[in-house]
Amino acid sequence: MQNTREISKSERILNAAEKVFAAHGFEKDTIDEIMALADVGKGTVYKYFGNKEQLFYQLVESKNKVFVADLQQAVDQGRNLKDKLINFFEVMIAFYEQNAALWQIICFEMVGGSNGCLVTMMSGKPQVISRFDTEPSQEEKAQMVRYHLLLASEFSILQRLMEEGVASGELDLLDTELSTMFIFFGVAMCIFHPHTATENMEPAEGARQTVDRFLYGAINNKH
Amino acid sequence: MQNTREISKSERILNAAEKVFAAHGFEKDTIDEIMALADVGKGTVYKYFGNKEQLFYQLVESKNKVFVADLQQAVDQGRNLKDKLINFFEVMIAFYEQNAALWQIICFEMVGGSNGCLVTMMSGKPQVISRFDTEPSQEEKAQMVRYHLLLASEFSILQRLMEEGVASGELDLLDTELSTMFIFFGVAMCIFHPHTATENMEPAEGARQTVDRFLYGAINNKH
Amino acid sequence: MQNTREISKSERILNAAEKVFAAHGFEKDTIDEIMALADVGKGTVYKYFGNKEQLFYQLVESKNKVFVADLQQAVDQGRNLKDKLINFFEVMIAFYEQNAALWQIICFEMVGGSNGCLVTMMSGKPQVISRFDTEPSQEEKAQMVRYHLLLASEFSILQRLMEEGVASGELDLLDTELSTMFIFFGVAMCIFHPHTATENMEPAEGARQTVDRFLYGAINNKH
Amino acid sequence: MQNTREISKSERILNAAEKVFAAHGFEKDTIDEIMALADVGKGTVYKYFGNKEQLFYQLVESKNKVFVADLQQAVDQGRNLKDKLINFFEVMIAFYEQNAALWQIICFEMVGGSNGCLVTMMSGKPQVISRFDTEPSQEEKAQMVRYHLLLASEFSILQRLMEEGVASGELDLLDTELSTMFIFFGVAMCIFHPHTATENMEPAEGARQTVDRFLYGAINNKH
DNA sequence: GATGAATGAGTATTCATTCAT
DNA sequence: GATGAATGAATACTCATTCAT
Repeated sequence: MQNTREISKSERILNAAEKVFAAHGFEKDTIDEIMALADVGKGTVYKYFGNKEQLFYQLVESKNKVFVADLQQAVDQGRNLKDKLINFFEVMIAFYEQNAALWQIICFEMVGGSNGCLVTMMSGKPQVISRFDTEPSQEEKAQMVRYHLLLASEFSILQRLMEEGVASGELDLLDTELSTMFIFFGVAMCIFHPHTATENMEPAEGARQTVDRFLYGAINNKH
Repeated sequence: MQNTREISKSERILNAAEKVFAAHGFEKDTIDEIMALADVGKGTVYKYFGNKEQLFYQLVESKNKVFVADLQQAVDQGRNLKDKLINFFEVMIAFYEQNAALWQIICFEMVGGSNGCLVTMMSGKPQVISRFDTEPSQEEKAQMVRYHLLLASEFSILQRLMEEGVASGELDLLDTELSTMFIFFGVAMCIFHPHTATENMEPAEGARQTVDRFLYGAINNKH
Repeated sequence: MQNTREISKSERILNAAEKVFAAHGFEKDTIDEIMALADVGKGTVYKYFGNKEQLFYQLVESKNKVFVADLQQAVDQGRNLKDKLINFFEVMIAFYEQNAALWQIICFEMVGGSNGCLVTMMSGKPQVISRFDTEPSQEEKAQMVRYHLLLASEFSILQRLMEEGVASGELDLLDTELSTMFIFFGVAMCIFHPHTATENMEPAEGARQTVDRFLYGAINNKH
Repeated sequence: MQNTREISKSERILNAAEKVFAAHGFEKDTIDEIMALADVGKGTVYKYFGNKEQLFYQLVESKNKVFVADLQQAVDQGRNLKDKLINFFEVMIAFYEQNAALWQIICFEMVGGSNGCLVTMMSGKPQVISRFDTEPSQEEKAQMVRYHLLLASEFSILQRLMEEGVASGELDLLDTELSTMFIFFGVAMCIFHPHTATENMEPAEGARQTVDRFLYGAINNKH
């Protein structure tokens, strides 16, 4: 039915959705725009993706899957801790640069930005807590958890690396989770919010600098 | 009109707006809710603040003003660089924790979340650039610049501190602006995405740890 | 604000809604049509009535209130059972003729017609039961009960009359509730589905005939 | 094509349609559901039945055909008027109980529910009249007439019985058509709106009671 | 013939903003 | 000045119907 040469409708929709979501964020985006850009009927979008939120989730989930695999592979190829860290950040920086607009949405709008809610891990299970009186609906909770887990799948690769470093004595961290978050999101924000300096810098170079700075302080035997 | 005993209408509106914006974010929030909570007419909100976006800006702008003053004062009271940095982060952490919901929105906005645009400083003047084909309207540009400058007013205090440290030789940074962003937003994100560790930690303690980690690696004479 | 000479907006909407609901039924009706006929904005309809279902309910509820009062008054004015029954049906027939289109909707579409559900009274409390596997939502249930109670408020006046007749020995009924339903809905259907004979007949005459037939058979001392 | 062993596709569709129409009513029903339940393609439904309305009509028409035959047979087997009436209602009650959900829809439609129109017989020919200004389309008119004739085919068996009774002097009715409608729809409505009493009652018993009540008053020689 | 992917007109509902009183 | 009733553009989503394969 669908010529292997042409891209399928669902792919056309996904491509359009990426552009539109990235350009406007989740809230301001309209299905009409996506559907017009993809040049498909409105019903087609709903047939494939159910609703707007599902469409967004499918989009980022599919991208995340290969990203996490790449991340893991890059880490595995590192010979030592420093190597692994550099590899991790090199892949991360490249991906976040490529998908800055989309990943911002996950980092902010989807995880705590749009409804004063937060997801924390309590004894391994994600818990949604509200900063306010109003409890989010069960469905909203599930949604938040999904995005949280998505980020966690990236994040935890780094955290495991850190824990190994601490265990082996190579790293000296006061609080592994906090340190991991700090460096992970610090890097992410530097990409989201670009500035003059990074403009002319290769991702690899940025990765090396970041890790260098980090290790220079955190590693034990620093002379 | 505005009795010194009662709080003025505009203050009532601002207070209500804070609660509502923080609880729902900017998009999902409704003027109806704010006006009901403030117990003023809808027209009054528009008389004082013009439109929803203005109301939000006024709100964060007023909070930012005292925040920046506090930040500067805290820095001024430090005796040496390390002291100043600790003081800076102590005030920052306390404020960001208090205003997480609101400041997330600004960070997201500033990072291009809602319209795929970014603000960079080019030779001292803020320039709005779009990640996509579509140029933002003049009004949208002005808006983005405003939020950028707002965050910049916080950020630049830290950056100046860093530059002084580099100048005096106390700090050894590859790229001052990048390092500043990294630590500034890294801290912010750790607050936005809370985790188990920081829950039982005083802001002062968090500040000390952060700076310690940072200096331990970045400062020159570390023995 | 609202001139006593002119009819209020909510009345205009109600009037328009009556025409439109009566003409198309509940499902096929559109708020757009009502709002155009009432010559008000769409938001106005929602401000006053919340949603389509509420609008319909308000409409019939307000009509039902005066109808039930009329019914009760008519019954109270009867000197004996036969008189009371004649009076009841006279008022009922007049009202059902006037509001045939609207009351059909309640009788059919709202009470079991549109979702295989039924409302029965179990020990005084209305219970919603489904003819099928799928349970109706809590909200749907509440809705059905409301309409059921609305009809019951008309119906129970007659049933009480019947019970009194049975108690006093004037009526000889095998099953009072069944007999009441039978005659009540039998009359209603004759109105909903008009035919040649009744066209030239006054409601009063129809009422007399109905009761006559009924009593002639049901009353004890019939010679 | 249609193997005698398997049931034909059109039958599969009809069976599925019955379940789905009965469960949701005509408006809320979806062809998707029917086609999934019948396990045929959507095009097949349209190939066989043209459109949703046709499908519904075919469904009830086929059921009505055997129902009317049963009705006639039951009447023919009665020895006298009372017998015939009892037989008629016994079959009618059983069928209406079985098909309550479906026949409600027809009764509602026939009574003008969905478009404010009525069908009356004028000198043997069915005429569609509108309660409102708007004339129904030619197609809508034809539709209404079809449903009217369908019910009339049930109804007229009873009416003929009544007319015979009047002619023979056994029945004393003021208006035969009106009386027939009254008892016919009275019975139907008692089934549609079930109540405690009929729950534990056999159809046969209900039929006997109904006729008894009716005759007890309507029959001439009642001592 | 049979299929089911694709369609898009149609619908209920929301909410920022206006303006007459 | 203050109000809040009124507005209508905008949006997510549904579903009968078509038609290329």
